[in-house]
Amino acid sequence: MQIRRAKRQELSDRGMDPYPVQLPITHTIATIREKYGHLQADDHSGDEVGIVGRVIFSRNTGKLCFATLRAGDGTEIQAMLSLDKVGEQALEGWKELVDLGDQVFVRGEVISSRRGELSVLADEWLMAAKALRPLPVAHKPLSEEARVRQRYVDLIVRPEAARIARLRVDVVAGLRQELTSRGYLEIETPMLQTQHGGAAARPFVTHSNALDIDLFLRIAPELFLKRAVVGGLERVFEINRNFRNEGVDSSHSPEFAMLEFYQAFADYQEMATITRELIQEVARSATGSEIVTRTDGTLIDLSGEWNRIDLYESVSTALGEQITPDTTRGHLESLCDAAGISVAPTWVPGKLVEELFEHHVLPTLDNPTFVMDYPVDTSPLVRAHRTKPGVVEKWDLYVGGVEQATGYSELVDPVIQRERLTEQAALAARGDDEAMRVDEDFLRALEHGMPPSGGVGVGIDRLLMNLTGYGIRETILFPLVKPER
RNA sequence: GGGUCGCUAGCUCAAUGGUAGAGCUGCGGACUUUUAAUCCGUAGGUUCGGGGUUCGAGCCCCCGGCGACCCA
Repeated sequence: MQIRRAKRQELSDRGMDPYPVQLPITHTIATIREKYGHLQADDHSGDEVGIVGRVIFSRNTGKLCFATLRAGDGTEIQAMLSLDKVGEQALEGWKELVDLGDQVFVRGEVISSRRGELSVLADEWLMAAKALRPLPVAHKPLSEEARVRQRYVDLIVRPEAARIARLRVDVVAGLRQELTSRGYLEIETPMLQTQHGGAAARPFVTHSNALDIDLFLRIAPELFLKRAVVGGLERVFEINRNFRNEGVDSSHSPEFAMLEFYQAFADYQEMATITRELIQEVARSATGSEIVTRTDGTLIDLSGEWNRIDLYESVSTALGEQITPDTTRGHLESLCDAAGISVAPTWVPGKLVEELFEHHVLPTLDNPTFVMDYPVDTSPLVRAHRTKPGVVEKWDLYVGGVEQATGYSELVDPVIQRERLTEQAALAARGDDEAMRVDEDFLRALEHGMPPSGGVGVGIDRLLMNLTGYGIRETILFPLVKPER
């Protein structure tokens, strides 16, 4: 660092700005690769260009120096500096003052070297941005912690990191385009809420000085998107961050991106079909195929129709006995004990059925599967099933062993919704800090008449995980990490 | 929340309880066709922090920090 600081000063002393405000750039590296890729070994194009790139490798051989320059998009080109082209002073300056990690400008002719490497043979070089810190060795992988803490370094030395960042952009853009083309409006709803709702989760709490009230970072946008549907915005979606004050592991981040979309006059079956089409479309547009190869070599086949199985039936089959919404909590608890599932006293019977599902059925699902018809006591925002008693019209979509999306026929009856939220508030009063609260303004909106609607939530980070096979911290550019020291 | 493993030079990693090391990076030198260039030379350390055991601790014990994985 001290040596590089001195080099920075030396550049200034020689009249070369280490951080010039403008450079006579004429081409991107990608453009040159495209335009001159046909050059044969030792060909000279006769065309002069000005390029910038970060020095990734440097090979100085006395009177002829080579450097590999990499642009932000990951494309690379070789720069060559020869004594007879740039002169003794410029060549000495290059050797003395340019380090790995520096961004440099090179003006010169596009050629192919004797070994056939596409190169810019410099007539002149300038510093574009002097790096004071050394780049980690480019041929050894950074530790996972270093990659996450210093993503800017990770992005420079590991093209795969940049690829994932770009894939995320493509996935989000694909979802947006597909929904927009289906007539959905993208709206923005509050992140700071006076009441949290729409999911079972512990919220982050903050405080408004101006209003002197506590505010919650949203755990879900659901209740506001539904208000929009009440108001006649019949197809709406939002892609943005939710915040949950809960555990952090390889599939959970305290802030995570979520797509929620609602459609009036659709039910959960129709929403399942739309969700499948959305994910298939995004897989095609972002990765080129509906059969995704993950980094560990395993395949996820997203093509065709996806299975729809019944939650209670699948659990019953796995256990070899009939489990229904009427099965007693005591019996469910003994089944959980037998499976080694530890049960919290606050858990309702439906929660125990879901646990049994995750333990006995989930590991057997490999291809994308919609699990249909959930217990009513864990789903306070979903309407009762039209024919099956004790369950609601809700599905969870499992892909690659993780919950990828959830969809409802929304509960729009304001009277029943009030009853359900009142039950939730009672649970909260008994110490369940994930239970929902009674949101009077939301109920007032429902009382104005919400059309029968379907709604879906899709985890963006999880979608990226399923399309790449990476953990959540690789799919989020700057995940939350504990401060150093 | 529980368990396991890890933390040593800028980076990636070694080191029976007995003088802290290698490769790459860096620095100095040679080299006009190199691809992680090569060759010669050289520098580089609060072994995550604190405490304990010991003649002696990177290593053993305790507490704490940070991370990874598994389980709930």
